[in-house]
Amino acid sequence: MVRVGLTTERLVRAGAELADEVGFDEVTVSALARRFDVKVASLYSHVRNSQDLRTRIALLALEELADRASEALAGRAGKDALTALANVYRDYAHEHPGRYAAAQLRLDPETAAASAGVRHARMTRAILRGYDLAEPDRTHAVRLLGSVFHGYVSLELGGGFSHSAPDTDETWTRVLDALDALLRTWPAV
Amino acid sequence: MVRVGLTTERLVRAGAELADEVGFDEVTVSALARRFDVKVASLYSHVRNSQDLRTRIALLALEELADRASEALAGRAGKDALTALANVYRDYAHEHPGRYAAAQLRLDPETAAASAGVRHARMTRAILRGYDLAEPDRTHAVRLLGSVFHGYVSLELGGGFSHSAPDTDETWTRVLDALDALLRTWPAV
DNA sequence: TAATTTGCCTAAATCTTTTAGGCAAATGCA
DNA sequence: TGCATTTGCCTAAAAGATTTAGGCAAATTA
Repeated sequence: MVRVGLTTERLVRAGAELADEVGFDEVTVSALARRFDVKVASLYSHVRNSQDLRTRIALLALEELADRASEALAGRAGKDALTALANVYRDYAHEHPGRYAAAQLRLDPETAAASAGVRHARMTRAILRGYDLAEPDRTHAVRLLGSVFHGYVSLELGGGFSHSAPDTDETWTRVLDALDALLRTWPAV
Repeated sequence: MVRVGLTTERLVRAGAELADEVGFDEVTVSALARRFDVKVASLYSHVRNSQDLRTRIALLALEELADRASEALAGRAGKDALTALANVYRDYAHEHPGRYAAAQLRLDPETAAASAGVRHARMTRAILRGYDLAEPDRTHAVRLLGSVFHGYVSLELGGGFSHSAPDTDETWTRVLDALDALLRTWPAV
């Protein structure tokens, strides 16, 4: 009996790759077992169940995204920082569509609170230090940025913008210009 | 043998209700059969397979959304129209989370082209007639609006904005204010 | 009323998820 | 080095989901 060397870590990593290849919805315990050429039941020593596997992939994606983001933000401020963060999300989604979909998985509150999700929130807030916004407008702006980043990327990935000129890169640039302008002149109540 | 009176129409409608109750991901041919107290195989006369069922639910949701939107837009222009359309999406998502999730299903190009999705695109474009935007900025703006609407609603629904003041209704209002201001003063290249 | 169509059935194959229990390889300790 | 323990992967098996094939009875039409 040859041991393949399964660990939770390796399974989750392979699951993330599988997600990028065939889509997050197609990530199943069986498919993962096939990939390791191992019986399905063997995975259940490392992963509680199917849902657990998916959650772990989501957490991995959130970590990776947060790592990229914090690196991209180092030394940048203002529009420079805004663009950098936005591109981290978009690039990651293009490179790793399955992982990106995983990152959207609804987590239960405790799990979410312990996840890298909180780092994301902090980083978006940090960007706004370059603009002159007091609470509660700062929070409104955080939510707007999150919505645009997530919304744009997921529509683009879902093909919502396809089959029409101008190309999406150009729109993306102009959208970031517009957001920057908006944040600089945020309308008073 | 008592006939329940299954039709594709009824199945899809019931599937949509099921989605709202238990989530779109949990919509399965088996669950639907249980709901009609009928054997699973009986559904396969009306629906090609599981994927077909899900696609049909998505198309239904897109139709319903487009109908609501076109009704809401009648007689409105400018910010009034912007707010009305935005609220149609948000309200629908809150009332019918499962259907809304279904509307996000990735459709193959031909299906998408034949769906109510094109009405949505037209309506968003129509709103921008109230603002002074020439192409390609109008397209950029259409995409921005789509991103914000979809992004905001899906983050809100996914709990991304929970556990923090100010409440999401207030943010929503302010985000729409901000978008209106942005469209009125869209930055030149 | 007879012929046809339609609606739901049983049966059966295949696949996924999950639990329980077991043997052998790797590891820790004397 | 030898033995005990832990760990990794196994077989077996149950339960649910998906899908196809073929059949009978009810509803519809002629």
